[in-house]
Amino acid sequence: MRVMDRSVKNCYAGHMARPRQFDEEQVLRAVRDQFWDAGYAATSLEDLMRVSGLGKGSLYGAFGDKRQLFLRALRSYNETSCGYLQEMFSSTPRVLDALRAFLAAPVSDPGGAAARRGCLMANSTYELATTDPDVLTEARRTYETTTGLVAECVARAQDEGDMPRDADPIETARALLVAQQGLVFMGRTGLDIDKLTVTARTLTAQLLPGA
Amino acid sequence: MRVMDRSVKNCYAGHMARPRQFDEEQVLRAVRDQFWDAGYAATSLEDLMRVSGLGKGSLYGAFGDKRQLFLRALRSYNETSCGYLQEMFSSTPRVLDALRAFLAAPVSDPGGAAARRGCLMANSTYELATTDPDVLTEARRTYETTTGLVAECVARAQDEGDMPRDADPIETARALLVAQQGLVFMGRTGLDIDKLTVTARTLTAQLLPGA
DNA sequence: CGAGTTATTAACTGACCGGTCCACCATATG
DNA sequence: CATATGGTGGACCGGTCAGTTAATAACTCG
Repeated sequence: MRVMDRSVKNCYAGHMARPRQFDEEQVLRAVRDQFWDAGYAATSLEDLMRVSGLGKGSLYGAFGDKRQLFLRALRSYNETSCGYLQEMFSSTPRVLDALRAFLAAPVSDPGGAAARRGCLMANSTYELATTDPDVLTEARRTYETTTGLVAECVARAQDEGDMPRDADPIETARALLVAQQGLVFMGRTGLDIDKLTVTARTLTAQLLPGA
Repeated sequence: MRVMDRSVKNCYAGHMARPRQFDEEQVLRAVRDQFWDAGYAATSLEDLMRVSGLGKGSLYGAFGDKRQLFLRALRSYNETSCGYLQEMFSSTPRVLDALRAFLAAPVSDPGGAAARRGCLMANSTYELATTDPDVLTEARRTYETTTGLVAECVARAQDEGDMPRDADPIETARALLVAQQGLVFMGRTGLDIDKLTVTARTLTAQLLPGA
């Protein structure tokens, strides 16, 4: 359970009396999973100590307070997500397939566990965006980035002759993102994953060309 | 601020020593707005006392604990919402227009205030559905009801010759609901209401026939 | 009018939370 | 090996929370 690491990851120059005994990224991952499953408010510092294996002092020393720790985990999550997206978009031979995969991503997990868990950024938006301006900013930033990435893909699909030229890439990207987030949401309502998968196919057929 | 009412709304038969000094439905509305704006966890009993004008004792005497009060407010909200929906569906001359209005409902508010506020059921699903089984049940029930209502509409639109006969009404309804909830979500991210309105139009054009 | 019943109010309780602080300790350096 | 540095863990604190209780007020009905 405990996340220990002898490797020296400190960034200070000066004198280094004692290196961190934990790996910051491992801690961020553990903390992110906790926030992901339970939400921000429902996660206590005790929970964070348990999943990270660290004491309060270490947590506060390394990350500041609970909110800052959460924001770091959230940003890390978003960077990872956007990274995955970019990789998928750039590695899929036919970019239209990547767009299909993007739309259907919320139902890509066979058992539906991922669908029930939802998306940390979406969960956080619903819980905190109205009260915490930093979360709102992060949400806007992330979804604008995502829209941009998808729009690039749409433009490439147009170049490849797989999508009609008359559609605005940005606008198409927004429609796809909206549909995707709708799927994410319905997954959270506990809607049967098979039914949701069918709906994802229906939406794919209507929003993206080809069979 | 105080919600007083001399009308006797108690349901007991037996001896009625002292009637409620407040109207239960008015209190439920006030409480619902509070939960709607701040969420469940972020709403304290003090908040509930403030917006209802009642003391703790009265609140607990009439509704039980915070969670029960929340569930009552949520159910009342859902009944009202479904009522509005049914009324719109039955009063719109051409049922296809009702479907368009349903899909675009999240952006129907000019200023975008409603979009930013979101939907109480959606907010609650994100905050509580994973931890509170009653909320999850309520979510499933509500969205199944909604799907059913929309599906009826789709079938009627088919009868009126406004939609192709080959589509499954239930499946079409799910796709529309998913798209609508996607719009609700993007509204919560603070996406500009004008952009969101355009996207709503884009989705309408792709998911519903006709101009 | 008064006895009985219920609504109302505010003081109170115990638990828990986020955050601070400090004594202790592991390590790098000379 | 001695010392300085800063990581570590847990005791501790003030505040807030949901929920309880008991005294009081308001009302019905005989």
